[in-house]
Amino acid sequence: MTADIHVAETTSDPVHPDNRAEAFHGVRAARRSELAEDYVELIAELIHEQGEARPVDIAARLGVRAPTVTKALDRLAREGLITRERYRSVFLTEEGRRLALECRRRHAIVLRFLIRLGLDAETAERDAEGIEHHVSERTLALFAAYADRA
Amino acid sequence: MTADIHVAETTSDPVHPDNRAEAFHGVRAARRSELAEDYVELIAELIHEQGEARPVDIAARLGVRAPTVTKALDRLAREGLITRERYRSVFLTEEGRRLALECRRRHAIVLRFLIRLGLDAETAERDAEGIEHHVSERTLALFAAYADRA
DNA sequence: GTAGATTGTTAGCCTTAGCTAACTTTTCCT
DNA sequence: AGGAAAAGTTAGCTAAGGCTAACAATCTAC
Repeated sequence: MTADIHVAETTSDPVHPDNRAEAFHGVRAARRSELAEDYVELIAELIHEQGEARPVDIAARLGVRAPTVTKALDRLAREGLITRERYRSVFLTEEGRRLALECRRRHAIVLRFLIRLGLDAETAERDAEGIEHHVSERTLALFAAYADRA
Repeated sequence: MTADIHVAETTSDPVHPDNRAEAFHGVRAARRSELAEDYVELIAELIHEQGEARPVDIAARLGVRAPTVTKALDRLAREGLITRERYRSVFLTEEGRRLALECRRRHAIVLRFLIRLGLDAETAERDAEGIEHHVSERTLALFAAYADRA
């Protein structure tokens, strides 16, 4: 990266050739992990609130059907984020717990920031849900700083 | 954080039943249209910069392979956002143009906002790419206001 | 004007994420 | 304890978004 900045913008060049592609690559990567993050964060929340995370509750909160959850949980287990036994509720692995915490932190910062900025709570919640997966650590720091210094 | 502490912990309620589900629903909807928006925005850009939008350039900028672009363009055409003839470059429909403009506007606002907040240009570009699809009109207005009043 | 390079498409594969229908297991209630 | 309800799983469908390999069309340069 940084390489192609001064690559002769002569005329009808491919302009910034992979500069941009890189950004999209990053966004696509983020998109892939979003769902996993949503699940892990929600599972942590359910465990905290109700003592356990049952697929039926996950489905209800996410607004999807049970089989969708089963499949997603299989994937999370494969990826080492959760452990589970058939017909039982779900637990986070060490790594899952770590990820959940990180997500929760990001979510909280974005939410607090949006509210500080003047957004109503409900819209802030909805937007935070979407935004939290796409803010870099650097941006997050600025958000936190803004919210704190208000 | 702080939120679920005093939220009517009556007993074993389904707690906030679809309140949350709604947010996820919105996010999933946004996720579905993201790719289409990326394409349309990019196509408009290419047409503006180079006079035409060729699949090969789209692929390069997005960092994907040619057949991926062909398929995506088929979908966009089906959805009425672009028109195309085989082996020719791509044009936006009226609706496509409208969408592209809206995306461009959102992108610009988010980008300007992030930079005003103190983010470096490169990170701002990357983050804006991800964030722009998830900000409500209301948040956008606040972003714009902040950037303007600086 | 034709040969080779470039560009575009098709076919076919994989994975993810959603769904319904049908089945199994667990839980709950009498 | 036994049967109905609830929860979970499996099978099998759809569609999107990636890919490679192979083929077709277009463009370019001689």
